[in-house]
Amino acid sequence: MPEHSGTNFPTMVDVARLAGVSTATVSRYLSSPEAVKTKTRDKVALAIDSLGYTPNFGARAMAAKRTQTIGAIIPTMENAIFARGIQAFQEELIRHGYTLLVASSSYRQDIEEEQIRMLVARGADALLLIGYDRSQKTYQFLKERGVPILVAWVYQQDTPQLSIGFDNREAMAGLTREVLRLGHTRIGCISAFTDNNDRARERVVGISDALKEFGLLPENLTVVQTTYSVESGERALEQLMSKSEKPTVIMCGNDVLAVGALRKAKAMGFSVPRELSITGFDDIELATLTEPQITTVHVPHRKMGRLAARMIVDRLQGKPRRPSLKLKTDIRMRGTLAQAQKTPSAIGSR
Amino acid sequence: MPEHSGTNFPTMVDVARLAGVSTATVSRYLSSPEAVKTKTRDKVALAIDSLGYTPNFGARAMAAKRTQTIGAIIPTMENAIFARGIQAFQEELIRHGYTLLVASSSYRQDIEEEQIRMLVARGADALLLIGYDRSQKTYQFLKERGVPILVAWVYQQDTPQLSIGFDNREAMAGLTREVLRLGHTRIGCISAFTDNNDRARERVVGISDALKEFGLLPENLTVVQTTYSVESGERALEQLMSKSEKPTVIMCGNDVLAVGALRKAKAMGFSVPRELSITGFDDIELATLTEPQITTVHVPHRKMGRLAARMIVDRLQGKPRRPSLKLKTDIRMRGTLAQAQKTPSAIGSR
DNA sequence: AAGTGATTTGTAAGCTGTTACATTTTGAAA
DNA sequence: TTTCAAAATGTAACAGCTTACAAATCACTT
Repeated sequence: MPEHSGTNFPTMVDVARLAGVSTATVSRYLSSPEAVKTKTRDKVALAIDSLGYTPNFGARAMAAKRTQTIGAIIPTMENAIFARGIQAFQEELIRHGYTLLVASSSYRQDIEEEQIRMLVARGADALLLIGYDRSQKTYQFLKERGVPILVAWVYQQDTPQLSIGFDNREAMAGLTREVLRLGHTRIGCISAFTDNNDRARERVVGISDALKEFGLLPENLTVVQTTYSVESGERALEQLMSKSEKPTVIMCGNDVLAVGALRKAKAMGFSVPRELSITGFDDIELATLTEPQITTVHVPHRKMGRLAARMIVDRLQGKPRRPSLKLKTDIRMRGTLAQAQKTPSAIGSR
Repeated sequence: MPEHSGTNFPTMVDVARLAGVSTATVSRYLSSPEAVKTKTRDKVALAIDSLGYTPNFGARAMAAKRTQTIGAIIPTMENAIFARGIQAFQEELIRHGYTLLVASSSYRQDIEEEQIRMLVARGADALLLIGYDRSQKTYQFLKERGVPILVAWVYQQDTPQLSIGFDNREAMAGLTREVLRLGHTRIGCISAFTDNNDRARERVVGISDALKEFGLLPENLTVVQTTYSVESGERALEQLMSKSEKPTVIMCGNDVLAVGALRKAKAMGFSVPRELSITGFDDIELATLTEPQITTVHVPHRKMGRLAARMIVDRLQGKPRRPSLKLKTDIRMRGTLAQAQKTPSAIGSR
């Protein structure tokens, strides 16, 4: 014999009736049990249990105006660096009683914007976004709705947004200095597309910075932009190495591209690092699985995810606002970077 | 001068008032614009735009009793095979006007159950789950709530659940046959933990199947269970190869373990595949990036994700129910599998 | 101009929680 | 026993949307 109200599933009213209390008490039991007397608590618990009641999320969101939900939009799930950071982010959020909603934008600004609206409409209490690059309109929208955001994977001074990440430009400049110290003067760079991707852009700029410091000219750097994949890295390398003026080092915007470059370089018969050096960025697992292992910039992705979660939770709980956080990166010298080869062509470039 | 109703953000009432229509019309405009006259449509569009209105998801879900949302729970985002399949799943869902909510269970049944409840409470119209292994209670819950599920990454006949995937057991048996044909008789297996993981379990059983076919005894197979990571693969290999009776082939439950095994084998001075063969499973990109490349079973992850989305959408749109789908896998013969070496110890095993 | 069925729009009743405020209960002190 | 503040509970308004059904409008016919 059915005892629900007209509809499908038990609601709070059913629970309240069965427990012999008001819905307010049930609600209290759910959100702050300590405010309910032990005896009542037991009655309610029993009723919930025997009815198999689950609170309706939509109704709750509507009434309470918060959802204990954090949204995150990453460019893609297929990139290990985001996957890893987000996984850590989620684990930490769960620990604090929050739930994560993940969406991906395929590196497209229009899709990202759509996803932002979607997550806000779903009542996300705050949002984690990757990088600064997005329209003023979007920032405006977020501000109007009063949804706090945390920008991750990047750190720049003097931005209005709270952020956690690292200085892509400085990190890449650091790596480039090492490269230049080893005598390289002609650098090929394989970068991800730089539109709407400040991380990629900053990294390229970082190379230029170091170049300038060493008194080298922009002509010493050739940049190829491409999509994010091993195959793209291969194609880009081929392109760079089929010019008459071959670079002696290929600096890649990330490890995946570096893996592609390395593979193609070997296939084309270049000895790495003797004839050609290669560098990556991110230090994903993959970088230590190649032969030789890839020299790269290490980024603490899991740590970033974990801290990002803490920052957001603190913010939502009204704790004193922490400032943006800059994480340290460091250079992992491995097998793909060596002294520049003194080839005739290298000398000829003077 | 504020023109909203008392509260924060513009609601449908505000839009209706500004456009000079009823809320019902606004609602219609939102969900089936073709049911609204062009002239009205324009008025509403204008009002929405000038107010910056976004529908409140919670209210909508509550009133409509559906959300155009699909939930998915995967063991972890850090595993490339899930990341890839889920990415494709999402892309296809978006194409059909659905949104994906992803959660991860860290391979733990209790967490998965919690996430299922969470997604159902959030009004997921359907769920994508990985593998069959979960409590009867959970299945019962899903059934009571009337939430359709699709089980992915596995295919077994005669299960009540709709599923899409491949036959892990048969696929692994196929690979094992190749191994046995090459004269291997002592097999080491590095498997993921098999509790609550039918994929892992089935793969091990597949090896046994083939062994039997070839008239070999269970003693010819040594299984080590471990977690999912390169390092685990390394440790497991060390363990297997430090016995007096060394296997001549290591069959791994997935490519990540195989990569670890390969790396350790090389580090321990074994020549792969001359002295020791290694196989993987999944055919992730990584498998072709090692030296030598890993012989493995190819699984069409993206295709599986795409088709999964179609199956779910069809189901929700009341199209005739498709049967479960079994996808083909195929063996990728690459560099880590070769003829068994005729060592004295191998002979001694007779 | 009236009649008719199809199209378009409006009315209003839900849907399920939360919470401000009011009321009752409790228990220690007087 | 009475008193009274604190603790526990109840009442009822409200959140923002969808949709069944009713009402109005439209486009033709006759």
